[in-house]
Amino acid sequence: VIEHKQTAAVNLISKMSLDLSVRIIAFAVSSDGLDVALLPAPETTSDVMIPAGTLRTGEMLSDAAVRIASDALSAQPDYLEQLYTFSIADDAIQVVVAYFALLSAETRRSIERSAKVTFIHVDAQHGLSDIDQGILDYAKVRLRAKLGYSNIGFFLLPREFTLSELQDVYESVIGRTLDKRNFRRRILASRILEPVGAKRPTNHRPAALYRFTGKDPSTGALTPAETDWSS
Amino acid sequence: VIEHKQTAAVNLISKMSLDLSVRIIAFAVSSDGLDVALLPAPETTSDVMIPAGTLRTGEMLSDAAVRIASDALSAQPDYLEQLYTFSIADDAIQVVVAYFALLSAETRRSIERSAKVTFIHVDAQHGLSDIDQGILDYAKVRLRAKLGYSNIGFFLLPREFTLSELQDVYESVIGRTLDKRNFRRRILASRILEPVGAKRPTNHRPAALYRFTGKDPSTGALTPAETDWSS
DNA sequence: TCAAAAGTGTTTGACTTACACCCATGA
DNA sequence: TCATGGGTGTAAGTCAAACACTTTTGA
Repeated sequence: VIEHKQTAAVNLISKMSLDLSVRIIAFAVSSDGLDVALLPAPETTSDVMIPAGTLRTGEMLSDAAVRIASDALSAQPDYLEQLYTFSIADDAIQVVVAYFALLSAETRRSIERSAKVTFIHVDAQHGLSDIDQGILDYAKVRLRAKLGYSNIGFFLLPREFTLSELQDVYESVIGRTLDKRNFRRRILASRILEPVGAKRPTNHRPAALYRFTGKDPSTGALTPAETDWSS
Repeated sequence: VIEHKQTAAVNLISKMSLDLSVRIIAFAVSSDGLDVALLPAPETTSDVMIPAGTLRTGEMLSDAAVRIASDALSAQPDYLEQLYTFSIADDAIQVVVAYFALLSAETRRSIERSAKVTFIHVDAQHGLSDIDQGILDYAKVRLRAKLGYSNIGFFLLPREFTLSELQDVYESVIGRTLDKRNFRRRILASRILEPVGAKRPTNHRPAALYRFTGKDPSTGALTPAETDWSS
């Protein structure tokens, strides 16, 4: 309806062999670093695959991503963002719109109970197909970059967390240790955390718990508004 | 070939009405700011449109973007990067992979001679369709953000340029004036410019010319490698 | 000699980094 | 009382911002 004549004409040809899939790279943290959620692959070419699906008629890409992620993981991701659109030149046209998802500690636990998903360390050899591996590599780069200028790190934690847990997430993702005092000073100065009165019980000195103030990852408009442009 | 069984099955349905277009938002600078290259629209719904096209069989998205840009502009853009993939929920599935392009001063001049393109100030009322306007708005945001952490600004200039011209580009894009001394200090300190011996002749004090050292926009791996994953 | 843009340094405040010890708790 | 992680401050260096005048040229 908004489409233009010249492109519409050519579509009749290209449409015939066009194959569009949506894939979800879902990250979660574990005690020993950053993991990615994968499914057993039904193919012989690889043992494991990135959760995938296709767009339905009348469905927006962002809605499809939520649906496919929820189906594969039996849980809604805590954060979801479009990553990149890949293409594979072949006799058919294959286009992959990749999304990356972040899973909080609670979400991860719930997934591990119910779903057939396996969490694998991001730097392990996964036995992924070449394209899946390429998507994963790029998702890692973007996640790391994004931790630097936004607060998406919070989406990998439980709703209430200690500063040390937050620091662990940062260190997992960027792969480098950080100075405790500087880290705490910067985080607290940014006023994006609020203390919840409680302390987490431990077998050593208990840590104060914090909560992320306002569900805004202050992603700074790096994703468009996702308006529904239905005609 | 790399595709998985469960998604392949669903594709038979969705493929029927899937319509994928590639659109190019091409920016160039003029004396009074930042312009975008648009084509006259063949439709009644809008007077003007973003150059668009479709993927060909066996063609990668990035190749299609170059081809579509070159066709529409009768010139290769100096920089081209994937922007975002939009979708329109409708009875048909419409997906738009948007790219943004930068045109150097030379390229812009050559386009203005040959092509039927019109350059319009980015903030003008263009008479674009809603989705095209949305894409343009997002492209502006991204271009501005990107000037902050990369050097793509150089792609909007002639090969040899003065520091004042470079500063004008920055000011056009971010829409704010900058301090001359601070600007020059920062740019020169970053060692991405090299002086070419010449000076530009003017009717006032002539300015030293510089050239961008090494065609690396130091985009910092914010775009994946674009490997050819043909199976 | 005038107009017009080119070119040039210093000071200030803010932020980043490096660095080491005491504290509270449960076992 | 001991082991374990929680919590705290300061000094040095680096970086960004504000700010105004002199220089070179062609007309």
